[in-house]
Amino acid sequence: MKTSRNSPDEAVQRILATVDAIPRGAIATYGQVAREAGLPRRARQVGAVLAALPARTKLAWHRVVNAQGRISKRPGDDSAEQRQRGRLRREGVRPDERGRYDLQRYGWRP
DNA sequence: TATATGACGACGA
DNA sequence: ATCGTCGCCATAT
Repeated sequence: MKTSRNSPDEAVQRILATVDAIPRGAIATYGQVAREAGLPRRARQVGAVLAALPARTKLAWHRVVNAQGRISKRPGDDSAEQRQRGRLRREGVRPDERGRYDLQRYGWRP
């Protein structure tokens, strides 16, 4: 059994918990989630964790967007992008005419 | 070891 | 504001 001093699974749990803390109607960036989880500079890992979520997860993965306030492109899955838009829209989170979400307005302020 | 790959981000032209 | 480049960091090959 491998006993690492800082298991990668612990980082995953912290990321999941942080995403779970984003309130309905708000959005957070990957980098913000990483920092809130106590894992600065690991925005990419946040993306990797979300990418690995089971399809029927309860987690509000759709509340995470990139630092530009845009829905990040999913290689090989354009439908996910539309599902995210729809989920956000249902919560009253709407993009501008060019598909950008206003972080000043919807950004999560922990 | 060495490279390549990403739901990313900061920065400079 | 947009875009290319480079930095970061965990994983996979």
